[in-house]
Amino acid sequence: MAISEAEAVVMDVLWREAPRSAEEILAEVGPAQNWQEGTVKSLLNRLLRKKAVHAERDGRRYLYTPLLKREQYVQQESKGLLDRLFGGRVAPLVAHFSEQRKLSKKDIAELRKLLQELDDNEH
Amino acid sequence: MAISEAEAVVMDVLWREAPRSAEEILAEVGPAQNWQEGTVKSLLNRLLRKKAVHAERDGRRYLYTPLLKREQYVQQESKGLLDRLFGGRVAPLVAHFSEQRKLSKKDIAELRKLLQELDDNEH
DNA sequence: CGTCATCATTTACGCGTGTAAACATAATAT
DNA sequence: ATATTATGTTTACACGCGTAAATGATGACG
Repeated sequence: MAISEAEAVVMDVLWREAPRSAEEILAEVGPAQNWQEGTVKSLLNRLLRKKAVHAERDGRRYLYTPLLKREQYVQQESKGLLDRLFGGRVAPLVAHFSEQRKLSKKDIAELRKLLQELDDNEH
Repeated sequence: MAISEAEAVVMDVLWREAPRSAEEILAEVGPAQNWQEGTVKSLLNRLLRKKAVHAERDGRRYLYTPLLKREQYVQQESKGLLDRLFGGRVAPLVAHFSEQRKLSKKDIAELRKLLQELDDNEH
């Protein structure tokens, strides 16, 4: 089963650094999200059930480690969107952002570099 | 409130051509989705409640027209993903697909053209 | 030891979703 | 006018999600 948006927030914390205790996760995410303890614990348990994290005992508490890799998650999410909205093709997506004027200078420079590299590798 | 995935399938039909009756929508989407009449009707009603479509009477039935534009929807969805996963920047997203080897020849050609155009417009 | 504090686990509850059956209504055919 | 058909509207129900309170377990402290 797919991991939900709130769950992804928790995963994000673990992707930045792991293993972490529930308390640490709460400290990092609670203020911004306005969550309290129970909420984080529930999310962690659902992530456990979904096998997205692993828990190992550390004295009285648990330390959580991600099992699902960020790269996998990003992959699923972005492929989903790409398929649903852009017929699975990347160029139309970029064109969309271009029309929306969402391409920064930096984006453009990086894209150019990226294409250059693709060129180079293509002996 | 946001429109759900199933609802988006119905919108897609209407975006391709509108106005359409519930029956026509069912005909187009039922087989692929394995939906039956009630399902489509419910989705249409929820879309009405969300003001995403408009219904106008046509004899005994209604004809539905999208109010929410496809462009708006695409915008919301893709901005959401971009912000959540790529810090709001387009280049990392493309880089991601590049690493996944999801860039087709055609994509690359089109991207190149796109960048070229951006260049040209930049007197 | 028994009590308190600290964690984790279970249970709860309202809400949206996916899916559809049941019901209402109006037009049509007999 | 009535029975039938075509449509739309209401209601239903299980499930996941966001959020958290209640409960349970375990180690620390007096």
